Amino acid sequence: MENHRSNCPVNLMLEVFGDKWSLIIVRDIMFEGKRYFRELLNSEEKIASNILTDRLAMLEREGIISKADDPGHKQKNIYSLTAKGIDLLPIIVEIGGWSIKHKPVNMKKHKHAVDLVRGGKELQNEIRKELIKKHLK
Amino acid sequence: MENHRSNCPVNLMLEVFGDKWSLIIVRDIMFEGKRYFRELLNSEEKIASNILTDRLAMLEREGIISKADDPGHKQKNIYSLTAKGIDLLPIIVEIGGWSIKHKPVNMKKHKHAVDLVRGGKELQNEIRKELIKKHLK
DNA sequence: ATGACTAATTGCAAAATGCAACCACTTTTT
DNA sequence: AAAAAGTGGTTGCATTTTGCAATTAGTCAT
Repeated sequence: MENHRSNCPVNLMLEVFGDKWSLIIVRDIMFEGKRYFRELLNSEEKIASNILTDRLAMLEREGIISKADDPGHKQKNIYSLTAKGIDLLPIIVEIGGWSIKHKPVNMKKHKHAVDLVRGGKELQNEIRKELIKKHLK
Repeated sequence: MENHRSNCPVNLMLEVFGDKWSLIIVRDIMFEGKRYFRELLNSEEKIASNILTDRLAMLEREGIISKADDPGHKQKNIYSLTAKGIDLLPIIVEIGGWSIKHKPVNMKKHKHAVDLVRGGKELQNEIRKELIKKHLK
């Protein structure tokens, strides 16, 4: 049995994503199509490589992502979302909606986010299906 | 102009809530009806008083909560959610849904969370109205 | 075989967090 | 009126996390 601060839903989520980077990584895999360490390292927010290493291991441990060898490149790892990771989509969409309403979001640069928030549950379900196709199997 | 890591919606939200405590405080104000420093200090997760002081100031600076003198008690401050704070409700509900599905949530102790997730947009709107009544004006 | 690319690792400084004690003031109790 | 309990904090110090730059061992294309 693991040791939790509490078994409140909000707290349990925070124990995994209560930092400045973990959800950024999920965002990049989910919306930017990034699948490799080097790609993730080049996030807009410039994550450091040691933090990226640490968070990828944590997210794998938590069952949010999975890691596999790239077939064509022995040293390359390819990262995928698990079902648990894909289920973060509605949370991220709500976060997007809140930020667009209350924060200085760059609407041109992040038009896809605006579209996703405005697209409602239908668009969200399409994205979800595509993620399942790409990441699960 | 403030200095942001990026103007991505996910990042802007994380710059405020990317820690283990800020959303816990909002949760307690929103769902536990806590309005005073001492009440918030007694969270299930046992936040330290210096962290609470720091986060309350930050949340006020960010316009998520507001602080006012208690009429009947000269030394007491009463904390309220702003509209921006109340707008976090859908995010927290989605977080609740995710945790209930994927994490060892204590369903008995947090039955209200389960109800809220299952209650859909209708119940969520009722709660929203009550929050507006209690916190704004 | 060399030069670029891969996923990290290391070492060190800075910042955030955790913990316990303390504080000045206000309200309640006796 | 004095004592006790409650208020929103502050302070000091140890631990943990993060940020940054340099480095590394293995792999790949030429």
